[in-house]
Amino acid sequence: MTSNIRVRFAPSPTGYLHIGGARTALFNWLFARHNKGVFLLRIEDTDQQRSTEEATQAILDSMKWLGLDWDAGPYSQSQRLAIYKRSAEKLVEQGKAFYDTDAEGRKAIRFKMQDGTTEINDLIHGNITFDTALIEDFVILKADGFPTYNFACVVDDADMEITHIIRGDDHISNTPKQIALYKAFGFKIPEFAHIPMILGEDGSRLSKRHGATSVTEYRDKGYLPHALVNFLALLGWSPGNDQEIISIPEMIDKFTLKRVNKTSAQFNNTKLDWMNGQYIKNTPIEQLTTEAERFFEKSGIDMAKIPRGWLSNLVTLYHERFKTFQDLLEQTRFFFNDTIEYDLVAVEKFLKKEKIVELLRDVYSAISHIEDFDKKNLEDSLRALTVKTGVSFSKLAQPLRISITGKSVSAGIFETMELLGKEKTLTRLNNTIKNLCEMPEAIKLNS
RNA sequence: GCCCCCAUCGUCUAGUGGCCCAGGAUGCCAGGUUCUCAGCCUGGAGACAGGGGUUCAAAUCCCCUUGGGGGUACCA
Repeated sequence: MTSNIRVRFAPSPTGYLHIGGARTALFNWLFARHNKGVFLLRIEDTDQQRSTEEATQAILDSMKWLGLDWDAGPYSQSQRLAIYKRSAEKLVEQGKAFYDTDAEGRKAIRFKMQDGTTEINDLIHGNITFDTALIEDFVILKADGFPTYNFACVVDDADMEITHIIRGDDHISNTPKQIALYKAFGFKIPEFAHIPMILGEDGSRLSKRHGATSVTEYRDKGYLPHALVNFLALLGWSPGNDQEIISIPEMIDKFTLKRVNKTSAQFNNTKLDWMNGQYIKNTPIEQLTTEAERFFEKSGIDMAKIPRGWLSNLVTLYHERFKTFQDLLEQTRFFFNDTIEYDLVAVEKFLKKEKIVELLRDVYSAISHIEDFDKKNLEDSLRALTVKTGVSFSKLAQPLRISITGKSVSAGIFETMELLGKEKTLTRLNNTIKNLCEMPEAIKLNS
């Protein structure tokens, strides 16, 4: 069962899909899915200088990764040049447009703007009126035979029978020009819904200097697509209750333009990280393991040597502790490295102390006899050691942790040792002891 | 300059005249759990940009100012 609602996402392939564009695509997609309409994709490559094939591919890849599937297209405006030319000439014949040669000798077709007022009834902003006397006769067909944005957009939206134009509110001031074109052609004027823009974290227009702004960057840093989608959906839209984590089907079910607000939103990486962490916690270990394997491999770790079961245990241990796969990699790198890198501050604070070497030796002998090197046996033997030596467990845990991980922060110490394995644990412990008493400088050099 | 849009905690937002001395989330702070950190639990600080109206009553309606954003291209 479908309705006759048709929307489109029409990016220009002059760069990667950035998060603002992704959010526009998402809102169009949600609107189409909610209304059982059609969502189509159109590539607006009418700028011969800036459009690239790579950018088009990157946009398609990003859409797919986000799960925003389209029902028609992608259409490319560069493939439809004849249509625009014929349409522009028709307007010239009707006296609604004219040829114009500029100072540089370029001959183009301009549209003749009529004086008057144009009113648009925006689905989000309500009524907006413009004085069209303030709008100049604008170019619709450039000297290179390509149409301009405003022209191609109208011709295509009419041709593709778009019923609702959902786009960024930076297009509000283009709308009266487009409406004039619709009227000149006698086309039915679609509904307009101008959604608020997404600004950078400092409130200014989103640009490269804000760090990650493209969807591909988030993918490469190990974010989950659904988390990004959820986060983006909540920028300018809300389900009407206090819900923050919303599944895609639920989003589709609840999405209406009425609940889209008018105020621009600043992107907030911190909250995205939190949300991604929530999604990770709600994702099965199996699936995360597969993702982690792919991510680690891409990051240069030879996964051929890593058993799947072991990796699965690693993911389980860190399940509630990592926010992105990049984060997981950073937290668990010491498992994969042959030599550990000591955190100097931690070494100073916990290892360069009286009696530490003796303590570590005690630990070594206590655990080196364990046959089943699991967390239960490790805990039993170390608890016993604290009773025997009178050293509190908290005084023992940190030096031990740094000895085998190099850091003062890690997952539980018993679980970490079990996962590292007896051989590596003992080797690292022994190396740290050696470094401490024989060549304390080695610790420094390693770092 | 001119035209247009917008204005609730730092940030994302709920709120469509009384239910709001403004609710949720994130972040921050404190306490708890604890081998560190994270997580989790509990508590706390934190906003209606300013000024005029309208009304018995305004975060909610109107006007002005200020601030932010966008447009003003043979870019999209």
